[in-house]
Amino acid sequence: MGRTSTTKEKLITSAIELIGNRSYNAVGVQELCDHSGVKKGSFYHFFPSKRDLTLEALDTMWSNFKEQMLDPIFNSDIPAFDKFTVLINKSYENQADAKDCTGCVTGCGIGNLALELSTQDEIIRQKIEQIFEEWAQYFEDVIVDAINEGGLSIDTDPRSTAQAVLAYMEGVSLMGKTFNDPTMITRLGEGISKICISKRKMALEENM
Amino acid sequence: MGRTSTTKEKLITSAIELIGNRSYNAVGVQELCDHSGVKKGSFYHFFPSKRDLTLEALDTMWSNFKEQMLDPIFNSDIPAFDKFTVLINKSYENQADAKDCTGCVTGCGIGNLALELSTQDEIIRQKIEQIFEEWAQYFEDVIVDAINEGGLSIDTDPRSTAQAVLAYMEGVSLMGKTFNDPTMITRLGEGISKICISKRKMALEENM
DNA sequence: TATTATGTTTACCAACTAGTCAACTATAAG
DNA sequence: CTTATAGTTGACTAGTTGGTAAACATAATA
Repeated sequence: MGRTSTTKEKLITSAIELIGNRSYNAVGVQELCDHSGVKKGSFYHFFPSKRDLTLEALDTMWSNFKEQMLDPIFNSDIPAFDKFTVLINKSYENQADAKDCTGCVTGCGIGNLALELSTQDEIIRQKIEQIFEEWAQYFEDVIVDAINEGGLSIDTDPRSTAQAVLAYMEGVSLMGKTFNDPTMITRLGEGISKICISKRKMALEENM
Repeated sequence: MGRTSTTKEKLITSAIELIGNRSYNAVGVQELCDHSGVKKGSFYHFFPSKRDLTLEALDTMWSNFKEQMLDPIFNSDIPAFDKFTVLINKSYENQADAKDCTGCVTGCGIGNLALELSTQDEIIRQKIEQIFEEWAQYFEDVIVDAINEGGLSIDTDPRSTAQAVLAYMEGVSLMGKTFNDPTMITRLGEGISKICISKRKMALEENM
């Protein structure tokens, strides 16, 4: 009963857009409302605080990212190792589009919030930690596949390698944003394959 | 003529500490003043704006980092490849200390500002871009050394490899901060050596 | 010692912040 | 058609924001 509305969704969309392009602390509740065509009273009808909106926006960002990026790639029959390449190329396209549209490489919306808020909001930090854990799981699965297919040495540690790949991708995003240059993502992105190599193989190759 | 004071330095120190532990937008001019024991009027005697203080704080952060971390390691006679390991270990110690002291892994102060402000302040973005360029130069030099000493394949591209190493280190910092776990830095840090391996060697080893 | 550049202090401002609240309105369901 | 419910609105705080201006204090130098 009562009326229905899309106000909540509009606010979440605006949060992803505005906070994604600038930062949590640089975007106020008023601006979020104006951008959504919503009055402040409605904002607080749906969210107890700006922080709670951000928490929901993080959920939406993560499911959008899974839906549009991770699932199509990692649940496909692309050869295990090429999956990273496809992900990098898609990331490049996203950042190139962002630059065309706003003039700026915006980087990873989740990583941006991670660095801005991890020391300031324990709940948000934990939420992002959990997202990163799930994200790394996608990578871990593909690394396990690659090991089973013989493309990766058997003494590769899938979990820590997956975390390393995620760290590297976030680092590449950070560099792309800092240099405001989307091509940095493809150029540095090639390095992912190296991270997956095992230590034993490295030791062996030193004697070549 | 006139009087002398340490007010400017105190403000820069406070900025590094407070903004480093939280973020640019989370720390106000008033708090910066209180923390330095300085009145707001004095703040604006030395800095036209909070942004200008941040610009100077970035300079100080970078020279401190060079003085205390990069120069002692990279101008030493440590074997080329071990230099990265020493840097990682020192970074771990810094972050472990930060966590003991404040309860939080704070990550890389420069990387934090890079993600927060790159899309919002072009001058700050450019300053950090230049810092990253210099930083990568340290890595590039040691990679060239390693190539000459035979520790690294001759077909390694020193510049892009150096950038990749920096991206990875920033990514590792981000993960350490997000998980609020300094040990992440040493665990993931080991991966740096893999990034330096050349593509040709990787191709060769695939046939093992 | 007087001068003067330099640094300090106080009080101030307009704009903005996140958040509140009570009156109001539309509508889905009985 | 009524009513309970859900959503909307605009006016309102109380506190904070970055920044200003002018009076004032101090110490290095000539």
